[in-house]
Amino acid sequence: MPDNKLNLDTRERILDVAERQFMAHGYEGASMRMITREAEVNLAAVNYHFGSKEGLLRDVFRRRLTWLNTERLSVLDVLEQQANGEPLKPSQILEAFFGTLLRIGEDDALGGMTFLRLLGRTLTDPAEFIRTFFAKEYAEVLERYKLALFRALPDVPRAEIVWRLHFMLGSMSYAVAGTDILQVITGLEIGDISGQDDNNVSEAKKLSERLLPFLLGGLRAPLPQFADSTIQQQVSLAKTARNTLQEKE
Amino acid sequence: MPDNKLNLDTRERILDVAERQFMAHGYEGASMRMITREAEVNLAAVNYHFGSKEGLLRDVFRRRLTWLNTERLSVLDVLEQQANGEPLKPSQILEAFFGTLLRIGEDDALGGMTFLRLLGRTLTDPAEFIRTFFAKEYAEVLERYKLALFRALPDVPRAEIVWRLHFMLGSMSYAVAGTDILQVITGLEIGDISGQDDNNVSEAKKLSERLLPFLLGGLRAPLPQFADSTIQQQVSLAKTARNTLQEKE
DNA sequence: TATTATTTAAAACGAACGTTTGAATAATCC
DNA sequence: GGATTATTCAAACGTTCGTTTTAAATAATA
Repeated sequence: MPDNKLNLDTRERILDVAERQFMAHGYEGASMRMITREAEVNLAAVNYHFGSKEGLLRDVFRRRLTWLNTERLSVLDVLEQQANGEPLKPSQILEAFFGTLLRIGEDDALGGMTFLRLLGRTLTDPAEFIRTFFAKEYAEVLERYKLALFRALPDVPRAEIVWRLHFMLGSMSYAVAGTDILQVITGLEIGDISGQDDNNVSEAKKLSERLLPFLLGGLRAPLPQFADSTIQQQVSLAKTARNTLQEKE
Repeated sequence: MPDNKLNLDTRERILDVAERQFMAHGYEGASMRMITREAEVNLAAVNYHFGSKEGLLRDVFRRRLTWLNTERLSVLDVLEQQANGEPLKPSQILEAFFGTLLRIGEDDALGGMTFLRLLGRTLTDPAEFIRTFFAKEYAEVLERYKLALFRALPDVPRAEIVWRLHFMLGSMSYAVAGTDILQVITGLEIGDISGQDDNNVSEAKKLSERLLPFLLGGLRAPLPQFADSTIQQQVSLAKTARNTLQEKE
């Protein structure tokens, strides 16, 4: 049986190629033969090192998510320590949660834009084992940040906060996936996201600069006030827009 | 050769089952044998009526998107006619674009939540023919709404508007896909989205009530002001936490 | 009625899939 | 240095995939 001191070359090479192929073609679309051919290893190497194709995908993510999870937790720890028991500001929480993620895109050692895109695309994969895997991997971090948001917005119903966390995850996931139809249509208008190495860093920066203000604006938007007159309400929101969800800073 | 006046029973039955299976398992995950077995038609019927599996997926979407596209365009036409040459309000534009989509979820005759979920999940599929298909199907409508937003927000750089349209599409797509990890974790906290028929209507309404204010808040959020100090911001935020992203209200 | 369109059944196509096997090779340990 | 374990390799496994080809039967149209 294989131990833990294996040939790192082979393992890492497989993980690198698999990360890229899963990103480019999806989990089902990337075959083990394509992966092992490009990694220049034997076909059986994947089953030997990772047990199965599912195991390979899991390890592709685990390699990056362990860093992301501990980083997100420690950043939140530092913030809460500095706050001395006071609630954090929503902007701080979003910055910690999404900023930490987006920093991956600027550092190829953490996975770079390749991993970010893979993450965004895989988060919407309907396969059961993928969903349960993510649920388990994200559980602790999401719980911590959820509670932080509850404390930061004590006057907002908790269900509403969860909804908006939900929406924010969607914006981030989709933006980072880079499969947007807008990109196909508008082309270079918002920058060529499919660029290579050097571009990725500036690309991640541009994305981060623009995504976080958007998310904060969405999180702090006025709440729906009348539960059943949706259309009228939304139209009139343009005028009465500034009186709810006020952040106390 | 098949004409256009076919046996609607078989065609429609295949489309209904395929819509559901593509939603549940993804394009690659749903096999023609599963689809034809559940639709109780011969295996060869798909190739006879739709030419190929790709053709089937295309027609599954075309059946719904033709309604969506014409509805979105006509709603915008009416709004612009009523505005008498004046720019529309952003809330009107979002209501027309996203509200029209979300109405599908309330009407099973238009596809219901099944189609909405399929749409959300397929929008992030990396397969080439899917992306080019959507690009072509969405091109005209997106161009019209983009221009409407440019007119509604004349002081905002157009590139920023495109970015935010991008983010809004992401929130909507992800929320509607219903594969969110938050749902797996928080469970029933925001309502059981996988409910059946009756639930779908109220589910779609609840989603619409909450998504549109969020999107509007994101669209109208203050713009990023310093273009290049992002990284330092993120790292140092833990310490100097209160001086960035200030919103002027 | 003649003709065309649709549906069924059954079988097979070649290709690709993830996985397994058993022998050969490389690395490690006593 | 010999024994043991870890890794690599070529080859084959059985299954499933989308598609096509037969054929006959039924339905719709001219």
